[in-house]
Amino acid sequence: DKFGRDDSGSKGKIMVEFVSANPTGPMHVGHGRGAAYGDAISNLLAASGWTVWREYYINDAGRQVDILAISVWLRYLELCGETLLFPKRGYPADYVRRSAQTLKDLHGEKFRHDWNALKTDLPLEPDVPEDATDKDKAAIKLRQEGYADVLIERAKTVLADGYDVIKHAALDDQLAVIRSTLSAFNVRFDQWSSEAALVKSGFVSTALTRLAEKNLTYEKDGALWMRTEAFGDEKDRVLVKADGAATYFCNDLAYHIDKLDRGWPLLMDVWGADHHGYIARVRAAIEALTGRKDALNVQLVQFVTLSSGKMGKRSGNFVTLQDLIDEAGTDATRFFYLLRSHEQHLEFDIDLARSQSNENPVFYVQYAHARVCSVFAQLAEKGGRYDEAAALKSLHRLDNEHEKALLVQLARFPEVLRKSAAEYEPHTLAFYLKDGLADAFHSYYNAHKFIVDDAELQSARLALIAATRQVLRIGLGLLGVGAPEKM
RNA sequence: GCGCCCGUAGCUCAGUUGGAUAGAGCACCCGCCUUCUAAGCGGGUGGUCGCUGGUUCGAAUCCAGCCGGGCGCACCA
Repeated sequence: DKFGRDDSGSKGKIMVEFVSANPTGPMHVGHGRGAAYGDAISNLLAASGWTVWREYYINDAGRQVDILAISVWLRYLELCGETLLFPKRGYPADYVRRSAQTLKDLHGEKFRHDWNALKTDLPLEPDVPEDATDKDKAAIKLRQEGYADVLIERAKTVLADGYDVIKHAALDDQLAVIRSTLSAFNVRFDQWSSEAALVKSGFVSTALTRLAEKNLTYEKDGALWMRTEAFGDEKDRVLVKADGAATYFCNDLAYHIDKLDRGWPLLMDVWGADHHGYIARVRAAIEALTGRKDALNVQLVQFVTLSSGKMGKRSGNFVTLQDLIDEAGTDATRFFYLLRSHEQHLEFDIDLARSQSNENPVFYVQYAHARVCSVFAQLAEKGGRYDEAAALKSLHRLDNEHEKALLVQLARFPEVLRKSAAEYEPHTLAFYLKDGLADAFHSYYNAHKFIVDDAELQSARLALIAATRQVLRIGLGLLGVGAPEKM
């Protein structure tokens, strides 16, 4: 099982943070790509001699969590019989309704308030007219956000302690779904870190003090700023807003400091490509603190669009990662994601991933593994035996074109593994397994028999395909894809 | 306007620290199952590597400028 692994000694310690999807709804196909990538690259780094720690950062402290909380509460009020207009910036989805139902099942009408009384002195929520210009739309959306903020404040006031009960119930529901999906997707984390817990522990304040001691912060316009521009960012960034609230950047930075504090000198963050504008400030901040430019390694995963062979693109539909797993299975889904360079836009053909036919590339690789297993099953059935020690002495009998080709592919594996990890490119391994190893094996399989009369030749050939099976299993395992013995 | 990613066969994509006739899968055409799984194998059709110019003995790969697609440029998260 160790073939190809680099045991030449530890390369060091690295913490990989990935997925970190906001707990305000189910994961979509984009998160799935980050999950497959982050998990695979963690496996690859571990196989290359790194000590790896995998972490999921839960953004459970921001305004969006409040939006989730009031969304659930308002749906709950509806279930209680209140008639109300659901806010446009709220989360209208079914999963919010389910949370609301759970809340009502547990607490009855404990959190019910008369909506008509509640809304009396609320401002009217603005609507976006059809003919509005883009500029107008943006302005109106801002006012809608403002309306949501008023609702949040109102909810906190009338619910008092009940507000946190609702919020945490909603969060727990969403996290449960996320954990369940990731578990089904064969992705494990060493730790789930909560933003809210970090704030509550006082560490954010500690971090701010530390930054101030290094003269990395200053006050301007009532806000607290960090000097990131001096370290390569476009401009300095706000840590604490004029209203006293910490920015997302502030808490996230504190979290990164916490990661460093816990003894992980190298931090890899796997982000969606839409966050690329955020890299410079975090890198600048980390460099300012550590004095090292390379302490933070950000890997961007490009966008995923969905398509189906029949219907073409249908990016309009919200398809969750769970939907995808249910339809195509974990193995096919993971292999699909990893068969593309992560820095390439990915078009995910659902029909293809779902198809249980030769069109689906994951089967090509798995089938090679199953075929080797089948040969050994056949051998046992015929009462034959495979003696590894004897086989190793007969390897000189491997001399035809197909055997040489397969031997070449097997010999490539350690280098492929090394490159795949060093360049942070799991797809290099995926392509090797498919176009290199499985391809060479299938050709060999069709050209020659393995169970033959010549005992020495049989030994040699069995040794060759046993090694192939081994590498297929290791390789697929690193990608988080199963290696079935039968198909 | 500035920044990041991308443009390779009909479709989806490898290949991009410069190196020989540019590769794979799907689709299409022709073959291969009384013998270890045909989810397989063998062969074929198909490409001015977005465009233009430059560097070089040599460019899909490096540089510049365009064209086209995606994503960012908050005291949001």
